[in-house]
Amino acid sequence: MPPPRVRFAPAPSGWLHVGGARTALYNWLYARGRSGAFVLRVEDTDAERTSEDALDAILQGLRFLNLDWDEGPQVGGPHGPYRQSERRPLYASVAEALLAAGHAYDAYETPEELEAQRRAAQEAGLPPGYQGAHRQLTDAQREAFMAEGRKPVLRLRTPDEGATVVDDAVRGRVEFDWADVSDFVIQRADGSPTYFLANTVDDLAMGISLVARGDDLLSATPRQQLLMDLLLRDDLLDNALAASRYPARPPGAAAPTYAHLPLLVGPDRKPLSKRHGSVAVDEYRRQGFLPEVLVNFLALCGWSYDATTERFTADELVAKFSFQRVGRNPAYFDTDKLRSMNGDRIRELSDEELAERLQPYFNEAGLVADLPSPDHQRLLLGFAPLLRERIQNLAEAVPLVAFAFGDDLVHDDRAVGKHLVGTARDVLAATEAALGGLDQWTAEAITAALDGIAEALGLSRRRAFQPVRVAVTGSDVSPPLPETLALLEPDLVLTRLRAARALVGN
RNA sequence: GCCCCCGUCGUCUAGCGGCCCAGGACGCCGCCCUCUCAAGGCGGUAACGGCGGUUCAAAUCCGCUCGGGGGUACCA
Repeated sequence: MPPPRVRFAPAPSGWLHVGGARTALYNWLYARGRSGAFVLRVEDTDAERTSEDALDAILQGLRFLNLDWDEGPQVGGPHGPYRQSERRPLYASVAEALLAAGHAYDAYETPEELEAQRRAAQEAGLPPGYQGAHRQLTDAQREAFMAEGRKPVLRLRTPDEGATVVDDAVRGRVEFDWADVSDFVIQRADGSPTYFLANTVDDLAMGISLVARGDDLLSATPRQQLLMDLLLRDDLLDNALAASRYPARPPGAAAPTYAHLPLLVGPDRKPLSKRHGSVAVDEYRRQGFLPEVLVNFLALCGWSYDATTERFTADELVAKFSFQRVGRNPAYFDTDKLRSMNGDRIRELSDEELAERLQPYFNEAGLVADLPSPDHQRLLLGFAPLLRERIQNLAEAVPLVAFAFGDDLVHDDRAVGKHLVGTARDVLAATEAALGGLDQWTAEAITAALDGIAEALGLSRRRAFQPVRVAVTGSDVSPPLPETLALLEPDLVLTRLRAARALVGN
């Protein structure tokens, strides 16, 4: 068996969303686990819905997840070009060959006429598919249509009877009656190829051995398999490839097998889409989800290894992944679980790793520079162990310790109203005095000082700590107070304690 | 309408005839720890859509039914 060739074939019409990422991941895992090739092909035949920005976003998303491709945009490869917009002549010549061989025919109905026919069929309780009215036009009829200014589409003839089988790696054996599959369009009136033609031709031409894609394409498979049979028969495709200067198929290539993946759905059980909130991989990146966690979680959206294991490194996934263990029921993209896994992973990071991963998020928030100052680096590293237990994603760290990254402090009104009252005035004064007299600026020394104040004033730790917390951090929620104060400049702490006394109400 | 797919705790799932009065994880609830918030520890809640078969025995096999989804496009 030659090494497998799989592909991810996105249409660049938006960001990489998590469903697409999951499909890409499964293909990538399969290829990497079997020394195969992972091909990235851009399906940009529909100029209307395609943009260069969208393509960049998709490539970036894949890079973020560390899903590298062996052939495709930016890396090239022996079976390119890998953008369908650069393969138009191939589709045209294949379409022509199909027409010449009698497998396809031109049909002249306008979209409006077809729409009307569909509606009529529906109302009469008949199947809405194309009935094949133009299957056997005479030359005279064709000329008459042309004279009306009509441009034909090309339709592929499907068998009128019998059945066909899709042997799916995750669904098993699925049977379809040809009677339910009407003649379908492979080339539009403007000469452009439809998905069925371009996608099928390329999977064959690029020697793809397994197609793993969304379940929504399962019912398209009989049509594509039929097309493949026709293209392979009588070397139709190989001749077209040769005639139009595109690379020949890899030696020994055959038609691919299929694996249809369960869809990712939203809370309403409908396929995941924008209206379900965050669906773009980049959204999750911005929120501070780690790529290795996203990969781990995405792998679990439809696949499982056993009853209990759910933490996997990318290498482990590569070693363990198989389509046999891909489930058949749609998976809900559960962000609570994702958050939990992300938090677990964050807790595994060393101080240095965490500080390094945190830096871009503080940079994006305008708190630290691209190249952080030594002071800021020291702060990030110092806060890392305090933050680690408190965040589920990296972006959450920013509001928690923003107070440390500048002289200005914004007080939370609610916290001020709750904690800077009554005995707080005494607490702040005593704390300022005690901390000002400290000769060791360490968490231990600060703890001792604060405890001493609580005792002297006859207050609980809580009553003694909270006013100080609000005074210095602006909020009544922060990392542990003594450790936090120890990271700040003593002068800054004292200044804030003094300033806060003016805020104390009754 | 017709065709196809799917149906186990709220969620993701394990289960491929007896090991299951169904296991794990997330969530949720309670308790412990505690300077806030977390993290952590301990405990708990909760599911085989329904009905008929087959079988000594069914979450597991079969039929029907109900529910969800996809397709039936000159979208992919």
